[in-house]
Amino acid sequence: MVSVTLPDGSVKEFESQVTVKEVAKSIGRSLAKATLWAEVDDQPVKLNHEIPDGAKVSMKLITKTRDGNPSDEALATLRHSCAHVMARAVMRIKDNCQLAFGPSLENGFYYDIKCDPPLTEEDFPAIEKEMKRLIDLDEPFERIVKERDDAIQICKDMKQEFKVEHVTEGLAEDETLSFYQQGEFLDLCRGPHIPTPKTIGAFKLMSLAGAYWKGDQDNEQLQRLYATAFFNQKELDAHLEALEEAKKRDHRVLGRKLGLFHIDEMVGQGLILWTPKGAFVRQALQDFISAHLRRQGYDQVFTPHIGKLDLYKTSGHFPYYQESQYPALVDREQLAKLATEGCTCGELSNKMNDGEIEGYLLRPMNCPHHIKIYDSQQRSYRDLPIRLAEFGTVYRYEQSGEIGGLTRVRGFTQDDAHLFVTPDQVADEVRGCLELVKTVFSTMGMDDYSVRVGLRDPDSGKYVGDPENWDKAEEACREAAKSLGKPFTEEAGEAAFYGPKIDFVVKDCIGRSWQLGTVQVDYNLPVRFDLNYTGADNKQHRPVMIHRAPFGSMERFIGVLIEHFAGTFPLWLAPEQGRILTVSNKAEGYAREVQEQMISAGLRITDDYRSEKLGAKIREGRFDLLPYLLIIGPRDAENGTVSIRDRYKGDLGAISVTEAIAMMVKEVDDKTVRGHEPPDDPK
RNA sequence: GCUGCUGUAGCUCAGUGGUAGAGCACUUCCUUGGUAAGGAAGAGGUCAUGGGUUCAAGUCCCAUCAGUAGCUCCA
Repeated sequence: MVSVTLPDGSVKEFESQVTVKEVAKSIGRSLAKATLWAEVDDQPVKLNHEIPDGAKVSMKLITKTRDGNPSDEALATLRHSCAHVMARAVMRIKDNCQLAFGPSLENGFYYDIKCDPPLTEEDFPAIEKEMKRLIDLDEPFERIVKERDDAIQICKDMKQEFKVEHVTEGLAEDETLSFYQQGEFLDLCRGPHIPTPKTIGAFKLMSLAGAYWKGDQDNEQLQRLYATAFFNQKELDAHLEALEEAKKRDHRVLGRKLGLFHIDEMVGQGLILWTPKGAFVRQALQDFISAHLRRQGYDQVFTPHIGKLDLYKTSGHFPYYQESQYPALVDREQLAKLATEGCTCGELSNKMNDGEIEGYLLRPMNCPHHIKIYDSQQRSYRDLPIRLAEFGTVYRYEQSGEIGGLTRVRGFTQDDAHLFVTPDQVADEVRGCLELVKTVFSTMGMDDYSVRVGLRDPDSGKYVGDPENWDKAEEACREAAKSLGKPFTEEAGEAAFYGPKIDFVVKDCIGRSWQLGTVQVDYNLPVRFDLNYTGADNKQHRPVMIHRAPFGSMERFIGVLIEHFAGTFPLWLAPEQGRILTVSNKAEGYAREVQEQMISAGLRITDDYRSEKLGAKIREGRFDLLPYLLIIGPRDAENGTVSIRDRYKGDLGAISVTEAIAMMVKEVDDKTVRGHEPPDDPK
């Protein structure tokens, strides 16, 4: 009799010796088919491995039974094993290698390595060649468990200092530690691994980057070698092709191609110049938000882009966040005086902090200005909630290495608003804010976003505000998040020190996450600015503030939107809704009449009256991602029609001009989203 | 800010220390056509910037600036 324990704890009995495959078969045929390897007592084994009596067995699947794709777990194991192979290959080629961590990722894996001399991309072919050789050798991965003292000694003997540190510090609690050995290569590793590397059907080194040991900027910087691996070449090819496709929808590429925005070296890093087409998209979005603001009882305000240092000292943003602000603008006379005194920058900064020098700050946020509007008159509980909205431009001196495209910039415009509410109104108002965010996302046809509710860390005392109010506000955020009808994560400790928040996060075309919309409850600023309202009891009360921005910022939102639509904006957002293409010059007179008629109807219609062939004009119109190409030739002139070529459906044939206008106007009014993908390019 | 890579025409990119290139786009002319590239000619360059090595630098070295992939950061 042989008994085998399965992962769910159940025990299966067999008459005689059994292999992994037979155990899998006894559970089910599809499982047996999908099983690639198993772990027996934590040791990876092949299908023909004979299972000892009393062993714990867990099947590792190559496929999910349903969709036929490799399971995440199997892929992760494969990739992590490939990371070992890669590290081994590097150590064979290079001397003096220190290994750090080598985990798998969503689309591949990496290994942090310190080599002397450092690796370069020129080493890639040699590393890949060696990896190929190691995979062909097909030496098994073997698990070895050691007592902690032995483990430390082994790492010391191998001169792997990062591993020694990790065992002594990170894994200080573990009494035994596991290693995986493959040939001469031994690596401290929790596992699991595939039985032998032969399973790695295809791999590719992707890139080399810097990374700090244990993710700490103050620690030594290592080299992070990125790579990916799959069960077969076909999957790798598909992955690489998907990467190429993703590049095509990169908003930086499309932004140039479609002429939406420009970033100029001479203007400055992270400062966006909105060209006419991009400005149109932005204005359309602002109009869209403005309409909803009116519906929801907001008041729009305008405030300047700078404010006195004192304003930000009161808000607490200066000098605490000085690093991430543009340096202050110093008062003219004081500057002249300081210059003659030969004041250093450091002294200047100190004097500003101490309040000895007056100056202005490019605002890093809009709240203080809005607060001052609230505070400009006496407020009664009857006035609340007061909702002040502004497309407010702010400036933040982001680290140079962080800046890129529209998603991380130094000057940006928030679709900002601040709500001043009574504590009792917090829940309703938060819900109202979320309703707007939900409307925004659904109008854009974006459902691929995640919601994070940031709550306070129960063990920390860094939070301002009454704990009872915090409980209420957190509950309000939770309830409001539920009302979205979408799964959300609650993240303890992710609240700002001044209040809980709800964030909306989307991924860009290369998988990076960006926070867009946000709703934050704030108990802090009303205190710092000593805001009040008179209650029904004729006493002064403290309002609560809610900061909210459904888009987050116009820049980032449009960046994400460009990628979401791959440049094919829905008609209401398309800067160029239609383009008139003449078949020949003979039709130009009529074409101009039609164009004027359509423009009068509020449509944005450009033209291509060049003496090119129609085919060429259509081709360009397609490349420019036009929603509609309006083709006009002598036949249309005769019949009073326009021949429409639809971005998605192709040639729709000739229809009357009035019909065409009605169709397009309706599509604009309905804000119809017809697709998120550019139509296929015929060869 | 840190590490790597990159910077050549408006765009995409070739360019092996020895005369600055291609395709697309642009301009002009010819062509007047019905659903994905008609033809010809022309114009366009401080090879990011500043130093250095060399008889000679787009090419090699250093610095700066910018872009980019990561890391760190993001009130």
